Amino acid sequence: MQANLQSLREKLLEHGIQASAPRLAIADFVLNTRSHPTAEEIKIEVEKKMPSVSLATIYNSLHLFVEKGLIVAVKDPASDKWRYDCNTKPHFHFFDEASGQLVDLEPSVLRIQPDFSKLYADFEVNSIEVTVKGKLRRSSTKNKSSNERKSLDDN
Amino acid sequence: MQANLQSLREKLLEHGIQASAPRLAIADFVLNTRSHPTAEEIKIEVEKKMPSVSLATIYNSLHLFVEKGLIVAVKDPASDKWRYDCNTKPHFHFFDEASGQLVDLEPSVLRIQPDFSKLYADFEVNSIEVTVKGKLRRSSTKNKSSNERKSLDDN
DNA sequence: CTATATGCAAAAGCTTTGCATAGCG
DNA sequence: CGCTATGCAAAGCTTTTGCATATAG
Repeated sequence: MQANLQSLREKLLEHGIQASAPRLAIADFVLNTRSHPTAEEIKIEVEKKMPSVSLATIYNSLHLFVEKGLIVAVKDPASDKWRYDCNTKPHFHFFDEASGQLVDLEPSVLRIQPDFSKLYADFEVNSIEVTVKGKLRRSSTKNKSSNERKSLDDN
Repeated sequence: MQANLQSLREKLLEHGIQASAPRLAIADFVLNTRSHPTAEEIKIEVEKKMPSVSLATIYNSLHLFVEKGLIVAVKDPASDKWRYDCNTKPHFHFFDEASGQLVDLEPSVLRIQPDFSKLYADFEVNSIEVTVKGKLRRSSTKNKSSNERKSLDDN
């Protein structure tokens, strides 16, 4: 990703995040995977190019990224660890009970129709989080690629 | 709840749970509140009548109750602690971002319509978890009582 | 009497914090 | 030069585990 270092730096700046070597390395990985990595997984990846990186810095950076809206934090229902999702558009999650894998679902797979009179009378709604649990069908083509590196023009 | 100790014992037995003093005390509290207590909160309550109870026993019992389908475990989105819900019927949750309170939502407040061709092609769905986040409206009558003791005939 | 549950204390695992140092603007 | 980020190690917190003792059927 050497070639896009500059655009990555710009992306951080656009989000009000001061660039630095660890942050660039972390962002480069997190923004380009759909695998919803944990902090530990991110550290392992970042260490390959920056062996001195510390977990504290990973967490620091991730918290900052989340706060600035660059990524989203998701709790893994199985391991109870936080996972980080570069998909900041509204979407749902599918949790595969067999593999523990977390997969993004496009909003179009579910239509949610609030009964406004019931829900909005009592609540001011900011967001609706949906996690579908079950098993991935092995035949699925969509999921075979779910862990591969995202191409940049996906954004 | 002294008067209903016997029915509580029966309820445990019906679920294949051997009764004991700590388990009865824990069940008596958890099954009769809508407050989604944490293990620690349950301990505090149970200690009032059984000062010797240990956290390990609380967790043991709660795990057993969940396994036997007597209650349901829910992750608190804010504190990251497990909370225990005596409502085993399908329902959603509302998370109040102001107070951190978790409230049950009747299934009727939201209609979920899966796009079967999209969702079921790739996934075998076992459950759909929904958490609505936002703020409780102070005017709500429904929620004023959400923490009060459940009357037994609610079941 | 035998199996199961309890309590205590220690361990585990993820995440956070404090602080001195390094690095960026 | 001054401010912010980093790295290290230690601390924090919830939950789990091991084991000896107590309790239930």
